[in-house]
Amino acid sequence: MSPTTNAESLRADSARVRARMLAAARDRMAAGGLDLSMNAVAKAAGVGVGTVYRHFPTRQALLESLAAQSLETLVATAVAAAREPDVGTGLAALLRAGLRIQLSDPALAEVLAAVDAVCAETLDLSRDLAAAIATLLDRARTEGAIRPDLTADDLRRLLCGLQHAVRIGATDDDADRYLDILLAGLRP
Amino acid sequence: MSPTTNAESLRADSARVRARMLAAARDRMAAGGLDLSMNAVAKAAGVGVGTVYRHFPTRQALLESLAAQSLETLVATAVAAAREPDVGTGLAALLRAGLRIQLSDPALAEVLAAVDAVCAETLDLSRDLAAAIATLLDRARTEGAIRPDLTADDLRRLLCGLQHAVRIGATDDDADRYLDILLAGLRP
DNA sequence: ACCTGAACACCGTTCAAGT
DNA sequence: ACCTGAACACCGTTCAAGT
Repeated sequence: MSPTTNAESLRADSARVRARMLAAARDRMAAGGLDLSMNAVAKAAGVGVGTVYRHFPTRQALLESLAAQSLETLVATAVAAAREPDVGTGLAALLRAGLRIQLSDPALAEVLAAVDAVCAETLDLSRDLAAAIATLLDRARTEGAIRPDLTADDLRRLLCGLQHAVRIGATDDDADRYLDILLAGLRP
Repeated sequence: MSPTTNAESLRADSARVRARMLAAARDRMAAGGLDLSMNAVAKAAGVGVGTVYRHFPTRQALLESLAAQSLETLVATAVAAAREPDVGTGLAALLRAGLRIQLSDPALAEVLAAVDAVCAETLDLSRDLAAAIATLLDRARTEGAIRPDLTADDLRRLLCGLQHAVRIGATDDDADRYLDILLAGLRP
């Protein structure tokens, strides 16, 4: 056995353990809610607590890792929306996607609302998201489709607020109407 | 000592203890945030944990007791808003007050967002609030000042969402703009 | 009657000890 | 190198024991 092989098998095993922990965390999240417990994740993944902490130094780090995939999808959607020929269509698509993805992934809702990320990957993705939104808003502003004072951070916060309004007990139909209300409110 | 005097002094003492616990809870809330701990409240009030539970059977009950005063104020504001000669002015006043009071009292924000109350008093006040909002919305609908499909529950949820959007890191100026955006979005 | 606080089963987090 | 799990200081909640 060369040391390389050994290291690689270690790495492969580590990756497998990491995946198992994330899966367990996702299960707990889907079942219970936002009360993600490190100890419970460890038990569910058949792993010591220390191993969870080795991969995710804090609860926030675990949350960000859970949300990474959704955040990536949201960034891609925002980039596509910014390229949409019709700005209004792009804006509507972005808001709708931003709401839907937050509702389907509570971890993303929390990460999107957090002031400061703890993982480098999350920071990068957040920057990309902000840039895409800013591009879309610039275009919309130029065409007079939105209030001139709207920033990318404003839109992010309003999107988080919309999510909260829906999660609090709204139906899917309600969610569509709230989306409509926000879109109407953004017009100049 | 007549038994009446004895019972009354017990009741008076109980009320004093209750007030001390609420004050301690309010302090903790103002300082730390939303992480209201029953044990910490007991210690800060110089009282056994059991005494806290005797007065507030659950954390939610304590939260509602904390929010009761703010909720009363909000109800009064809503009633006054419903009587405002100009519906638009009334609606704007209600939203502004609803946002401000939630920001100043995190307990109220949580109670307003909760699906079901646990204290009878909270239930009554919530019903009063819903009734006042419904009255205002009926008038606004008749005058064609708002979307016809808007319910009192919609407005409550949107108000909670607005609070969330602001708490997430917005400035006071941002809050005013978000308020404006919501008001604009509510128009038909 | 009312209050106390030890006790229970949890939580996030750390770290000596094992492989 | 990596993992384990007992240990620490907490949490919400209960309830026998005291006054």
